[in-house]
Amino acid sequence: MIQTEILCQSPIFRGITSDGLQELFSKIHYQVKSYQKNELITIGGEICDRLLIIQQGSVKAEMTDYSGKTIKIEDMMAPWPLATAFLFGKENRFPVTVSATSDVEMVSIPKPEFVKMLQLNALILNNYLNTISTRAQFLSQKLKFLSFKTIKQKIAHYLLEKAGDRLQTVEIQQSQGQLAEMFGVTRPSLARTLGEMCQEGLIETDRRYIKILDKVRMNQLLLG
Amino acid sequence: MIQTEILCQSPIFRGITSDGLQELFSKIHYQVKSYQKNELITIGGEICDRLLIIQQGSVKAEMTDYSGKTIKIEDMMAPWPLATAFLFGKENRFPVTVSATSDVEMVSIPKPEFVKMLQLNALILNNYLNTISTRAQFLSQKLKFLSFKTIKQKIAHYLLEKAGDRLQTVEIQQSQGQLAEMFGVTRPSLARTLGEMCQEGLIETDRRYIKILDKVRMNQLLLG
DNA sequence: TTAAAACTGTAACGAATGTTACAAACACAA
DNA sequence: TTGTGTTTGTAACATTCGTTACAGTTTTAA
Repeated sequence: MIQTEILCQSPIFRGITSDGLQELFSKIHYQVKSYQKNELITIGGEICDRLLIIQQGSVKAEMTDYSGKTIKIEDMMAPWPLATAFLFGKENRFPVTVSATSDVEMVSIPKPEFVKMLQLNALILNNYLNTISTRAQFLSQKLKFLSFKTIKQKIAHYLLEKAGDRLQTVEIQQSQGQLAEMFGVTRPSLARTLGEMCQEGLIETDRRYIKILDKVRMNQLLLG
Repeated sequence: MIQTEILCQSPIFRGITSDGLQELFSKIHYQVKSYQKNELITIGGEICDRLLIIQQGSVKAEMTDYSGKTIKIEDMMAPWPLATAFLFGKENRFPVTVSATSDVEMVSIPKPEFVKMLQLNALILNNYLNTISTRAQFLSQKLKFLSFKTIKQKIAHYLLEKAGDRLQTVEIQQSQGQLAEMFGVTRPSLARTLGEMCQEGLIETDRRYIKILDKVRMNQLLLG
């Protein structure tokens, strides 16, 4: 049985009332499937030709490496949608194996029916476009960040981004360790590099505050 | 004046006839704007609230760094759409500055009108969803690849991916130099690493053919 | 066939970063 | 205040990779 009070909390159905959703679902074909704890829901590599939304319970996503071992990627719970980025595009296969971590109910909407849904309701269309666009933008940002090779460049980019056009002093909300993890480097390496940048007169550090002394040279770091 | 014979070649309008497009455009509001060579079309950071499609001519996209210098990113020509990934989602700003490299005609469709278009025609909806999904998938793949730190891991991932479940011998279509560029490393480094992997008994190389000798150990490289 | 260009293998060296370890500074609660 | 746990600064050493250079091989084009 479909539970629209839960589903309308899903990012895809945001802004739609439970009743509105009820009416919308009456116009399309869909299935509600139950899975017991530990049961497989999708297998990595399987064709992804339907939108799956968790209606009840929680699941985990795992990747299988070439030797057969599995690594946990993510935990998800109701009312989250699965694999929204793989329903369309060239690679229509689930990238992960999903299994139930509790008793689970999934709403399964075949792709053509979901397309119909998108055409019926402009809000859902906007929500879905926003979901995958935001994901593409996030990945794009992450990729740009990784394109900076040295730690100095990563720090410079991070600080200039945070400082914007005017500010000179930047406050770091995280600890040095968390910042290092975000940068994908080790903490001692980050500390060493910050120390070097101080010596070079690029910045001044005071606990969690970093003052940019020379924006021009900071920029030059990002070009070479 | 809109030229549907050209626009129907655009990835967004693929599969639609020129006449069909003509009728579709008669139902929405849009503009056709002309730009002279070297004229600015969009400025980086500007709000992106309309879909722009090149109808005639060619443009270049440039990024501005924090010091004001510009770096060329991409060249595009008719009938390509601009910034499809930034029309929706959280970050609705053009990431790049676009200027005309020849006399140019752009078709400008306001976002609400484009949403209307998506609802009117399932083919355009599918095309657009495919465009941004494919982009997200491409970025995701690229990011996964960059997550491998050492050259050995990158080679292992590349070979295992190419070999699939069964094959043992992989043929490289590109030259070593091109492969190195794809990996984001220098050619001598790639050659050295391939040599090391041979010595370790992981692979055998013969010109452009690489034979995988030990899949199990190759996998272990990707875990640590 | 032959010359030029592109490709490949290899080596020595240096720069950037990871690894490990330890001590000082700080935050917070008993 | 004191003690405990967290955060930070720093150092020595190892590893990975880039840089540069050169010689041998293969491919291409004349």
